[in-house]
Amino acid sequence: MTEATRRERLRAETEREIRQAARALLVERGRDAVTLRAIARELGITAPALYRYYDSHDALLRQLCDDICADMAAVLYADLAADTSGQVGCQVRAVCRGFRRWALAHPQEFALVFASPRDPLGADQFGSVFLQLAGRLIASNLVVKHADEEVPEVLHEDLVRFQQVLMDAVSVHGVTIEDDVLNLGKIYHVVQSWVRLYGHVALEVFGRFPFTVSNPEPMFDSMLDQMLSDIGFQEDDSAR
Amino acid sequence: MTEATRRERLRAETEREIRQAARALLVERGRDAVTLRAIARELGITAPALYRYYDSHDALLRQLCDDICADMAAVLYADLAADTSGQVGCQVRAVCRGFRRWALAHPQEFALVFASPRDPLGADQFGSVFLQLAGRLIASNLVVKHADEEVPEVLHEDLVRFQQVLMDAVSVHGVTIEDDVLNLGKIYHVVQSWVRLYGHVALEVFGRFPFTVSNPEPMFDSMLDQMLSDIGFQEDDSAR
DNA sequence: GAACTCTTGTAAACACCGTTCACCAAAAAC
DNA sequence: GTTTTTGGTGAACGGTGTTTACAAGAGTTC
Repeated sequence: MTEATRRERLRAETEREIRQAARALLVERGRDAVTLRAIARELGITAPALYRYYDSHDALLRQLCDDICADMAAVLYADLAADTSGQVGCQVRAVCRGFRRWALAHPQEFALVFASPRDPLGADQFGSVFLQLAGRLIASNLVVKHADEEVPEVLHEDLVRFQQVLMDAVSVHGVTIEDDVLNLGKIYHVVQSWVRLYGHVALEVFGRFPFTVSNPEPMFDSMLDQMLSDIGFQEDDSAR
Repeated sequence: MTEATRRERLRAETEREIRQAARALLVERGRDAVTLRAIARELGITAPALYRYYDSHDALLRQLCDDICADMAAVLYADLAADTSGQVGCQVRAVCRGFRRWALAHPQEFALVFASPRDPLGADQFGSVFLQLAGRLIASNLVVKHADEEVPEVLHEDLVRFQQVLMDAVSVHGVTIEDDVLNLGKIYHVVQSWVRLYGHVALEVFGRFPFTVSNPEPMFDSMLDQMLSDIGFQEDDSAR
């Protein structure tokens, strides 16, 4: 069955345990606790052995980031699948809420992946689910407003690039989009939505609202309402 | 002139040098380079001596956060003062642009202060300039829309608390606000604006837009336009 | 001025960290 | 059966936060 040799299986197994230990340390004791020696201790080996698997502590951390992104994407896909309404508005809601819930439940992971002045986002994994959903959202005819003229011309170049990214992301899953549906106005609004979603979630995770929030959930839902309304969803279509 | 004793002056001087060295290390080589031994090395003393000034490495980092907030507030106040238009819309623009400019010029500081899952925002310093401006903005009659009815009732409690924070922040500077001007609708929009401003700036600093942005500045200005328009500013009042 | 206390530094030590190196045993390849 | 590759070890280097015992100077009291 398994085409791999015995050695390859063992290696894969150890690698899995390394990732798992690193993840547990991050979750339970924070970024600074993800230490080569601590990981090795968990596996019952010595620290230098880890260099047979990763070039450096930094490389291991990058791998950890990728794992986190993949896991988060899986969670969000599950949230998306759990929505059986078939309405795009509800799907957007489900994913946005899922993102918030995930971030609040995994603050250390969120901080590591989304709030480090790091490399230029090596995360191929990251946001694939967002891109997927954005693609679907744009493909759906529910979004009626937003012609290209609203968008300042200086942004065209960048938005066209994002347009291509979206097309690629969606086409991977077999869906194709007609060119005229994917206009720059819609794309611009997708970006704006990402700004608001990310801003709200990050502020909540980091506790950087200028006052203590005792009812965070309805505040998020309220933001979501307005966001969806700005994108162009009717109220009844995006019913809670 | 100086009422302090010789010893007190020396102590204050050393403390100043410690903060300065810590800041320089953060800026030049990142958070992980802000090390007790590195700071001590810079001052020509040994690491344990720093424990005469701070209880721990963590306490020193907290102090560093406060310093950063104070400096940023000074910069933003200067940006505010540099606007001679007298129009609140232009002042909001000036401060928001100032915040973005500061964050991009000081990514390490921004990450430390605004994107760490830390203590519940001990920053009394932080955002005082934002609160100031928000108070002024609300006090001005330019914002005409936004009655209380738009705001979900579950949020009332929190927003009232923020209302009090705003009142206090503004009253410190001698300005008083009539109660009816400071309605919950306006306050809610201030919070929403903070979400968008923070979200955009953080995404830019951390490079987490889903595509490479070649013209970041007009994209920010565009967001700012829409934000101000949503708050209720007329275009001509907030002319660029 | 002498004796005393308080302040601010030191040096040594402990336990931890990332990383490198020489070495070694077992597995795989030949 | 010999050789090579792989995945581990232990020792070491220089780095870290922190504690402790100790010393020297400044300020205070008599």
